[in-house]
Formats: sequence, structure tokens, C-alpha cells
Amino acid sequence: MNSEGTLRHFNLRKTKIRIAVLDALAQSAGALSYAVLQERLSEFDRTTLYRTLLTLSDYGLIHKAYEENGESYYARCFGCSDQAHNHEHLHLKCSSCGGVECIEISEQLKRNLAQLPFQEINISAKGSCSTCAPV
Amino acid sequence: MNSEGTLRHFNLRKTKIRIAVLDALAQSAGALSYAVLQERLSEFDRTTLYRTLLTLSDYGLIHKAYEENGESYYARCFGCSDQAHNHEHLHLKCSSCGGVECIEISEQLKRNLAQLPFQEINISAKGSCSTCAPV
DNA sequence: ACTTACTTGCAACACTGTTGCATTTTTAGC
DNA sequence: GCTAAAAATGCAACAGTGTTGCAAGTAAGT
Repeated sequence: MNSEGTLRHFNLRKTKIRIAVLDALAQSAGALSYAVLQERLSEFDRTTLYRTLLTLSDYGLIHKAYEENGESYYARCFGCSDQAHNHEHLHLKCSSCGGVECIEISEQLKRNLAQLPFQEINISAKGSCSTCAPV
Repeated sequence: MNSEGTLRHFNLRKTKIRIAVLDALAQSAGALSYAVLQERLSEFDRTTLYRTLLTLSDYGLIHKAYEENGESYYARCFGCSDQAHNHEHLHLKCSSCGGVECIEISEQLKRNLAQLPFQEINISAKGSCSTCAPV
């Protein structure tokens, strides 16, 4: 579904910045930092960008993938909703390019994590992303 | 080892704020946020506190255990050094009291994580800490 | 006690994130 | 397409985090 259809599906008004944010995240291989989003969407006020990120997060269309040293990285959600999230991947911060990538985790690791009596389990790691160190 | 001895062992000068930070973290059951540290150590300048946290982190005496919404939580390191870190625990953010606790993880989970081709793997979760929901 | 190197406190700054409010835009009904 | 209500935007102001430069103060070896 394209960004406009996604907004309609969630009963969210179709505004320029929401489409721009969803498009930017959909076209990106990894997560994007707030600073990068602000730079790319400099035609909009930064308050509006903050509010847009909040709204899209609230409705489960995007999520904060990674946060370090006050820098937040956002990514599109797939298969998430207001109620349930499917974030069974880890977020890799690339030591070379600084980008943040979403990586699928093994079934075994998923089972291990599922046994923990916690919610919102989040794994992050540092290493080389697939672009910087192709297999 | 007490805080003074620890500083001596790492060839760090013994200053009031370093001892105060190490003591505060050692006496705390969980990790402490920067805001709490600043409040407890209000006799010191906040720049000095930032620099102290940086220095102690650099030498591996403490580590940033958790970060969310621009809030950083610090904890003492045990068995860590400049070279190697032993952070094989997860950081639990308590949904009730807001505190951050370090939790040991199972051997199986450790093995699973060890197989990943990444460094500095970090797991965080949300749930009830041992104080708020005693077993 | 002296000296040097390190540490502290202060001022200033940049960035992130939030709130209130007036203005503009979206959307639904006609 | 026009209108009205609701929602979103832009702007100004603000609070918090974290950093840097520099002068003054302190720790530690001799």
C-alpha cells in the first residue's frame, strides 16, 4: 500500500508532511534519524515534524527503531497496529556508515526471547551493515 | 573494592565527584538517570557531572545502561575494563516505578547472542521490576 | 612546600523535544 | 463547488541534555 492509502486506512488526514515522512522512510533501506528527516523535509516546521512522528508512531505506522546519544532513528512498521507490534528484529547501528538497519532474528532467538516475562523486548547491536560489509 | 580504591586502581585522580558518583551507583539497586544523579549531586556543576560520567565510562567503571526519550541511565560496571565489557544482562525499564534494573540472562540466550556477528549487543525490555512485582 | 598536570566551575552555545495559540488546511455535508 | 467544523500547521517560547573554551582551583609526585 502506498503512503496515501496507508493514511486513509488508518483514518488519518492526508497531509503533505505525513506522506513525505512515510515516503522517505519507505524508500530508505534502513531507519532514518530525526536530523536527516528534518534536513530532507526542511520545507516543514520542525515542530510539525515532531508532531507528525508522534502521530504516526501512535497509530503504529512507524516506530522509533534506535536511540543513542540523543539521536532517534525512525523506521516504517510492517504488520504492526495500534494494538500489536511485530518488532521481532534487531536494530543494527553500523560502525562504518552510522546507518541503522533492521535485521531479522532467528526462530530460536525469538523463542528464547518469548520466554522472558517482559514486554517490548528490544535488541540493538553494533557492527557492519550489509552495505558496508556485503556477505 | 570501594570507590577510592577503584579510582586508584585505574590511575584516576581521587576527586569528590568521582567518589560521589561511584558511591551513588554502587548503593543503588538499579541504574540511575542523569537527572537523578544531578539532583543528588547538586553541590557540583552539571558540566562537571557530565565530564565525570564520560571519564568513568571511558575507563570502564560505569556504563550507560539504558536510554529512552533523551533520558540516560547509568550503572556501575563489574568485571569490565577498557578493553572488554561484560554486559551480558538485559536492562529492564520498570513500567510501574520507572526504574532501570540489570537482569541476568540465561546461558542459552547468551549462546544465541554469541552467534550473532555483531559487537555490543544490548537487550532492553519493559515490565515489572523485582521491587514492584516480587516473585 | 613546590610544581605540573589534571579537574572544576562558569558562561555560552547547539540540539532535542514540548506547549500554547493563531492561522491554515483537510474533510464531510450540502 | 461551497461551507462549516475539526484537525493540522507554523511560530514563538520554553525546558532539558550535552558540549566547548577558558580561567581558577586541586591532586599528586618530587
